[in-house]
Amino acid sequence: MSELDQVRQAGERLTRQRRAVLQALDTQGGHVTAEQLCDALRGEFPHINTGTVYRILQWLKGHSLVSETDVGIGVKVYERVCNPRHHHLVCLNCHRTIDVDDRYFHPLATALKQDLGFQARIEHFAVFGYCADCARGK
Amino acid sequence: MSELDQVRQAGERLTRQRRAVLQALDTQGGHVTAEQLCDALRGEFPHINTGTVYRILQWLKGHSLVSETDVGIGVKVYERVCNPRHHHLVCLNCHRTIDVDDRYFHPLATALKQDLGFQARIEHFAVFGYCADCARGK
DNA sequence: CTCCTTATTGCAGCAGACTGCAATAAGAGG
DNA sequence: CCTCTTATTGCAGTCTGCTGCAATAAGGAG
Ligand SMILES: [Mn+2]
Ligand SMILES: [Mn+2]
Ligand SMILES: [Zn+2]
Ligand SMILES: [Zn+2]
Repeated sequence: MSELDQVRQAGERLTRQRRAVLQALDTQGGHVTAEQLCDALRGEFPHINTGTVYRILQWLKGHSLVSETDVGIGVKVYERVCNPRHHHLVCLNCHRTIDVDDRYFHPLATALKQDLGFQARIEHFAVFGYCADCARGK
Repeated sequence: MSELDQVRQAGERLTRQRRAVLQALDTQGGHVTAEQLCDALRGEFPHINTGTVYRILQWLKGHSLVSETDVGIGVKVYERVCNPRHHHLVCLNCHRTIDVDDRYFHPLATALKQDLGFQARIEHFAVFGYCADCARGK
């Protein structure tokens, strides 16, 4: 929890709810929805609601501790940001979600930084398209 | 409108509403919201509603005629897909939106295709991060 | 041109994500 | 340990985007 201690400098507070959301994300692993997190936290916080969970997720995202991604399932998914980073390829035909290494995205970030001075935060991308199997048929 | 004639093969219909949405996107140019499109079409279709507009936009997106992008303003923006393609860098600090050429993204698509056989549809990306001015201060 | 099939629209309703406000509690200071 | 400030929560309400269903109209056949 050392990453979290830094935030207290700016007057931000490390509440039980925030700790619990992060812990739930670690426990569940992978892609989790706000609704799922809310349900998981109901044991400890019977009165918690999605509004609070979404606010906490935005806050965690702002601190690069959590990523928020549209992987094409109609609901945003959240995942703990941890090294090594990974991204996803989503097939528009068979709806498969394929993991892809960060090394494919790193050159992009480097180029944007070198040429334009833009510090890209590419934490957890989803690239849509057609997977090898489906591209063949099309 | 020759791109549109192709769709009729599959039994899909080229309605006045669909034509009007495409035309409105061409007329307005740049990033447009579904609400703005709906308002623009009210002159010709007094009873049109956002449900229909969103459905048409999904259909156009499916045919790669329109892109749908989250550029961080809380509402999705739609834009006519036309060559040469472009993308955007969005600053998380000053909220500026910078245009960026497709050549930065083309190597990514090529690598995904060559290594993984994945045919990426990178039509109109938004990359979040910190612009040159804001990255300096941080 | 008219008829027929069925894809699409209009409408109403719903789910996901966000926000204002009063009540609560983190945590700094004494 | 107690007090005080104010950031955060819980709650209710709002907005964006999507969906089911009956009515409408595109466009192929005759
Ligand atoms: Mn992931
Ligand atoms: Mn654009
Ligand atoms: Zn596929
Ligand atoms: Zn900036």
